[in-house]
Amino acid sequence: MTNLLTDYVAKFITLTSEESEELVKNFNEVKIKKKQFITQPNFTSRHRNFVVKGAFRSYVVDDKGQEHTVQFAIENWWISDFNSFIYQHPATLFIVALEDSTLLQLDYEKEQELKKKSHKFETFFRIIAEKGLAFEHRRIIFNLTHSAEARYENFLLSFPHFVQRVPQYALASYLGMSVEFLSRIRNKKAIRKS
Amino acid sequence: MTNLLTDYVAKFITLTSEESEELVKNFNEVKIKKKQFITQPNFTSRHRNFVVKGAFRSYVVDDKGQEHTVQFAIENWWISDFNSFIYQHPATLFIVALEDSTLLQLDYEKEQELKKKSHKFETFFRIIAEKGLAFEHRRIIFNLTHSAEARYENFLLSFPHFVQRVPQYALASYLGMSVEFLSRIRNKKAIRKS
DNA sequence: CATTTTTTTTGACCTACATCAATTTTATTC
DNA sequence: GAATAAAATTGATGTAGGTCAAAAAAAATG
Repeated sequence: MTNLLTDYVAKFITLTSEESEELVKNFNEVKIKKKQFITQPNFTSRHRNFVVKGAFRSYVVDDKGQEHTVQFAIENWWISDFNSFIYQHPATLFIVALEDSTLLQLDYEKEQELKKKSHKFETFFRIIAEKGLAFEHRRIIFNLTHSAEARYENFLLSFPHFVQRVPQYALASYLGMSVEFLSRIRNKKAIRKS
Repeated sequence: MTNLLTDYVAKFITLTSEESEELVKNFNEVKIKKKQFITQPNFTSRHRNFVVKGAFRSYVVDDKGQEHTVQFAIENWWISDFNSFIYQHPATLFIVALEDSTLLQLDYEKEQELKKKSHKFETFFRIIAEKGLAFEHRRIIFNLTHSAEARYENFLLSFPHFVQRVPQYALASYLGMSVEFLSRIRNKKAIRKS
């Protein structure tokens, strides 16, 4: 199960097999059942989560009780309440498993040690933070500049592997629209095609 | 002018005065006149920009010719087309000076060298990327969960120093609403107070 | 596999915010 | 500091997308 992680890490930094093992041994494998929560508001997020199997969804609940999806994650993606994790303060997000899943969890303190000990590991975490930031920038820009329908189309093209695995109500709120409206968009497309 | 930068860096990492000088000497000071562009679509962003004086705004222009503000920056903030900078591919954003300004620019290649040479410098860039990512996460979550009026109120509270220095049309598009609607929100508030 | 629960769809109606156009106010420039 | 340009305001009107409620479809569960 840790092969997936070593392959992932190898995309960004070059490690000897000893270094690779040193990194990976700090992660704990945990199995999470569908519908199980791994993060909840008011509890501090103690680890960074790498998905080796399954799917997750993070979301906020607003004042009116509405859920808004913040992120999805499947194999090879990270998921956390990032603000809670890096500042080690209480979370505001829920993170729930959409399927029976397996995570590799890296403890906050262990991560700090890894970064302190090794320049390479520091580089790794720098790169994934930068890539994450670039990703969120693209997301913000796209959301500012496109209609609900265009955002959905773009999601289909950009994340085809996610579409089959996430419920529509979760996708709708990720894209910033109501479930009903997303349903209408999909239906309109279906009619157009026939 | 580089004092502002050394003070800024000192908030995140502890450097000897030699290290500090070594870092800072890689930045070039440049003066930018109001309305001057430092980034434009199709040109690759070659440096990271630290604002020591003045104010900037980055924005996209959509298919309909509408401008959407992506970011503001005043003293002690960074500004760039981050996707263009880190991947060294053509920019999609405009970045323009809102006032006569002074920047400290760090060249892409010099940044790579700095990070390679020094574990501490690597740590610095990792921290600012993480903080940036955490910031954008909060922004996405807030935007997903709040009305136009609440987003404006929140901006007033969170960035009081920006409000006086950025034009309203730019703020409106940053907050994802029309100029007219922002004007109405402000006006409604003024009436309420009297 | 029948029952219950969850998710998606559909229709009727509604509203937050956009658009357009004209006017006023505020900056900029010579 | 008068002239011009840029930004902000105001009113009238339009619409993308929301809300509510009920039905249909799909998935979960014993």
